[in-house]
Amino acid sequence: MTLLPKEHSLFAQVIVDIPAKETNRPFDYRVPPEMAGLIDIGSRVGVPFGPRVLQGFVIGLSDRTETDSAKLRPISELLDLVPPLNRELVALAGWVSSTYLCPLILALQAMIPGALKAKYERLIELSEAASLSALHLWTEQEQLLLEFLRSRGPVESSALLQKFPESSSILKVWLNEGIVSESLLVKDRLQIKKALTVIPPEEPEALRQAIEQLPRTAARQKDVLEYLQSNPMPIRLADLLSELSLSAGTVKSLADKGWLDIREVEVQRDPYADRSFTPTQPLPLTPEQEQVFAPIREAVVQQSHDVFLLHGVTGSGKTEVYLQSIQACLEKQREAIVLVPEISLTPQMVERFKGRFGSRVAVLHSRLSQGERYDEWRKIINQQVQVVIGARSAVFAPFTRLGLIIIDEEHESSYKQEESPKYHARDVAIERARKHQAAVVLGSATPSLESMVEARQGYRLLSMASRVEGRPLPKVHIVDLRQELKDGNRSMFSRPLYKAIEERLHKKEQIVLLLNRRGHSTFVMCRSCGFVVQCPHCDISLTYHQNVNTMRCHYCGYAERVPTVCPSCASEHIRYFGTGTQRVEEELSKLFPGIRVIRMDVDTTSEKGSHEKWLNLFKNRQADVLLGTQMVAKGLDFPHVTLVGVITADTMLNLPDFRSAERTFQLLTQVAGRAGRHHLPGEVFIQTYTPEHYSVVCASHHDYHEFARAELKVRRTLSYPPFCKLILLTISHEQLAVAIRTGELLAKDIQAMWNHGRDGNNSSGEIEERLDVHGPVASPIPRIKDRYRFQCMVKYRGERDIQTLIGQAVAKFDEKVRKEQLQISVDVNPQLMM
DNA sequence: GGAAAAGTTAGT
DNA sequence: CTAACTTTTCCG
Repeated sequence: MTLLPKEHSLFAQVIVDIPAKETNRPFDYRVPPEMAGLIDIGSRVGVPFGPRVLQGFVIGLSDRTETDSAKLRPISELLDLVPPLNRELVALAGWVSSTYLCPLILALQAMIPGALKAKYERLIELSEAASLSALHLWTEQEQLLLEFLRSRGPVESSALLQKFPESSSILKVWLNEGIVSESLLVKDRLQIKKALTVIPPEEPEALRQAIEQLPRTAARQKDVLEYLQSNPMPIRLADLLSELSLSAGTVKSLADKGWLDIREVEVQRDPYADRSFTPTQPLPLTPEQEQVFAPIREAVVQQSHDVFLLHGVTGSGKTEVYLQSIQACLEKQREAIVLVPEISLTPQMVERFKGRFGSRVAVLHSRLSQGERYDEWRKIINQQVQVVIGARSAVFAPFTRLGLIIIDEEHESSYKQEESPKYHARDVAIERARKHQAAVVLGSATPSLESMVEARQGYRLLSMASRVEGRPLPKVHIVDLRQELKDGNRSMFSRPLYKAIEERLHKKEQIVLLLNRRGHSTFVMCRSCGFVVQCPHCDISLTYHQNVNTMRCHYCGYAERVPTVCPSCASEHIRYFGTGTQRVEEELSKLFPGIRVIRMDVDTTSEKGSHEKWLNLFKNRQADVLLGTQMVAKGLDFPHVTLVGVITADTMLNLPDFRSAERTFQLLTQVAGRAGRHHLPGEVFIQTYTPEHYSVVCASHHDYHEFARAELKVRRTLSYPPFCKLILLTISHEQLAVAIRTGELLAKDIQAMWNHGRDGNNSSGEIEERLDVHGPVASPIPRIKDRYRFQCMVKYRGERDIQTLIGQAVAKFDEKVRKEQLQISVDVNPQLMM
């Protein structure tokens, strides 16, 4: 007997899949020896936790543990051969968790594709005892169930329940009597896609022989064999059938004779498989592009963690700068992430990246199915790609040699996740790049004021002030809708815009119309008394869904039929108000008979691929007008668009949000940028009731700096970001009084803790440190799911780690949270004040 | 998040 | 005194 090497025991610290305060800490587990070589920090495991098995992530490995061995249990399962996360990402999850005050498990889960999220199953199996009780008198139901279990072996309880809807009560009894036993397991939602594949024989000779031996009548079978002779590669059965237009039986009979093989083979879904991308070469840079590209390339080559704010007007050619920066990054054998707002992750954008970098690019966006997204993600973890282009969560792409992160349309609020973890992709990107010594490029025509102020301190500011090939920015006209009304024009088109549309139609040029909706979508209102149908559980109006003719609450799912008479005044003049875009479309057709309009809004783009379809139609000039909401404002580039119209510019100006002016300016500037991007000059009409507002005026002059100056002045006076940091606390409870009361206590606590903690630490007085707690005040949506919502706003100015203090203050209410069903949510640097 | 344990209450 | 119910604890 050989001497065994000295037993090295190994322990893993695991974060389990329960997002609660109580479980927001590592638990130690024994690593079974056979796992020791494979397990690593970032591994996904199944661990026993109390009475069941949970999914968890390994965040630490050690040969020692504080936990006494009586408690220690072994990890039951290692879920992946290659850990889905690495040390860097686990550390980043820690940063996300403490920065945004969320349970660590949520930060970890945000980094993996949905397909790897845990799914728990009970496995039901007939036990030995079952045969002993064969004398039992079973009901018919029970007989069937027994027979099924006997023939199938262990069965997942969910499948069982589907087959025998009544089985749950029977199973409960059987479990108690020991007739069946159950085991728990963790699975993921992975569905490896398989397809029947035809495998030709290894030896070409075999095929030749087969052809000779075929009877003369089997002409179709001969076709198959000859095809395989010239293409001796495995081929999907479905593809082969359509290629040679034959039926499965033909191939099957060949397989039966043993001439070829049909097997289930795993296939990788490639959402872009049926598309070819024209390869492109780097374009020569304009002097201006060259001048911003040089420092970026320098940083990438030197591997220096620089953050660049690239301020370039619409049409100045930022994308080409991105592409060449990535090229430089790839040449250094390092990887690049490109973040794009979901809404502008258009086929056009994807095409440019696929065209330049081909199969070295993975694309991640929400339109992909769970499986497709998983497959794209796997290309990253298997190191098959070096570039990722995707929305917010792509910032967590599991690269190990990151050299560059690009954030396009840096100012977009969609980079902030509204659910926990409420992270901002821009901030995560900068943190991640710091660890990798990678460069960051924040690109925008209208940088967020936060970034602009940072650019004066830490970031490096790069500017591109003119469009490529010296094309002019479009001429922008402001139309005063008040004057239009005075002059008796009650239509939604002002006379100047009407004339401009007429002119383009005549010249066969194209038009983009933006309807900047306020609030959500369609609602039902009574025209006699103004009554709006609201959700009985939430203080919000119900949304009309045309296809099912019902009204639905977007917050709690409550639904009801559309009323035919007003519930309030019994009038029959109750009807739904179209998405806005619908009404604009109707009016357009009335004013310009025969006009071809493409309407893009939530209703028309919900279907997969519809987005692309509409844009292609427009691109091919099969429509005169592209009419839509925000989504027509971003990133589109059509050469024949020479007119952009904004129906009402000020709908978002009056929202209760300190960023409303900034958002208005950004949107107007972006949409104006859609016009005249190529040889034909563009023109823009902005209709507004507040023509003197600086966000409208500055947008019309394409004057970002003047806007920034004016808006920063307001922010400074009112003490809003970027002059302070905000943390929004939302307290909700079934009883209004409890919510307010807790809000008051919480506000007082935070202020008191701050005042107390400040005494010792106030010597470094460079800038005045300041913390104010405002509220509680009713939230903009004062009630959701029968819970009243109040919010407190913490404004902080200074350099200190304020999150810890807030975390401690909120923790004081833990008891009430559990006992009284109170909820407190924390949003660090909120983008929406709701 | 959920089961087990501990604590509380009501019913005889 | 205990069954029924609620609250608290703890999971490695």
